Amino acid sequence: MPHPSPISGNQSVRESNRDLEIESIDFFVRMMSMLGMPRSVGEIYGLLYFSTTPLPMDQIVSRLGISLGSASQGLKTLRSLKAVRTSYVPGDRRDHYRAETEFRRLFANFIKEEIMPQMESAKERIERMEDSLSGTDEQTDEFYQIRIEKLKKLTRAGGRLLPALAGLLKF
Amino acid sequence: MPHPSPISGNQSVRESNRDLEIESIDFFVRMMSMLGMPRSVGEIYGLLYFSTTPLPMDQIVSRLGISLGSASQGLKTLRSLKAVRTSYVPGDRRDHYRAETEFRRLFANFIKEEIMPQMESAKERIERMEDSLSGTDEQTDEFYQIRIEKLKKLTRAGGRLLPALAGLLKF
DNA sequence: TGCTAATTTCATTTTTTTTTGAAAACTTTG
DNA sequence: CAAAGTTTTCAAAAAAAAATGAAATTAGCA
Repeated sequence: MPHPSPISGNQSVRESNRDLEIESIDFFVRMMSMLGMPRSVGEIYGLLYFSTTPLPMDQIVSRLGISLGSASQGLKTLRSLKAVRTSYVPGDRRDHYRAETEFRRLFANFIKEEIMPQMESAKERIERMEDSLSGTDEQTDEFYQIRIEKLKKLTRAGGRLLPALAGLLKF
Repeated sequence: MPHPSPISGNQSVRESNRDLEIESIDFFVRMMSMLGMPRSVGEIYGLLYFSTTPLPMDQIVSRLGISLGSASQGLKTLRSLKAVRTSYVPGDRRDHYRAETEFRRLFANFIKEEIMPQMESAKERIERMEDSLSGTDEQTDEFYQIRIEKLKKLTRAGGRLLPALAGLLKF
């Protein structure tokens, strides 16, 4: 028996608490979906978060009952967010995954990778708005100019506040 | 001609700037979709944001080329977020909509209505985690306890920081 | 009050997103 | 360097989300 079957009596007491695991998966599935991440990503992170040992992909697959493809994809996403890291296990050629549990770091990364690029393209779009101001009618142009100014302030505030946010998190 | 046709030559100069409108719609479709809102909601808000006059639903429908159902649904969502308000137009029995352009207020509302409830249920789920701690093995229980503590800190920080965030926005 | 315009609702259709599963591509090691 | 184990990729299937359109409801007005 090379890799023992997952949810079996004795083991669930020794190296995992099934109830906790289920609550955790539930918790992170919701959290992640708030951030626009697919279910499988939340499931994987939730499983790893309360795992006392790093888990190889096939364990993730069997414990969660998801496909290899999903697991591979999900782990790829989590790696890109630095939400999981691989750890070496001697005498085993599979990658083993553990959850990054410092949320401060996770958020910093999420903001940098997912939000900031959007902010950038938002700025470009605002520039294009200014270019397309016809400039014929003063009355309405002023109206548009005010609206555009608000958008600028919004993106400026976002660009400064969001990166600062992760730093504020004291945990 | 009760309600003049939308995108027609002269009008587009007098009471709307088509290019600007299109950029605006594009802008808000992306913004809103970051916040998990459907396309139609972004489109409607984007249209109203640069409209010099409040628009009735059927104008929104014809200008955006979306269905009545979508428009109704989208406006309902925007109303619930206080992102649009209806304004009375004498001699016209249709509701007319204008965009709320104070983003500070919009965010405050979004956080209160969409995020905070999730925070609440997150707290409940964490409580359930504590309950399900088996309590047999000290070693692992401590591990779990630490993880649970991190989650608590996360939700506490979120609960305090997010509402404060809207206040910080100076625009 | 009855008529009509305006809006909402909701079953159905369409579109988009996510998952699956199996083939391809690596990788280690005997 | 081949054979077995591991991971990735990606076309197809399934599931989820959003849009449509028409019937039902509501609201204003004559």
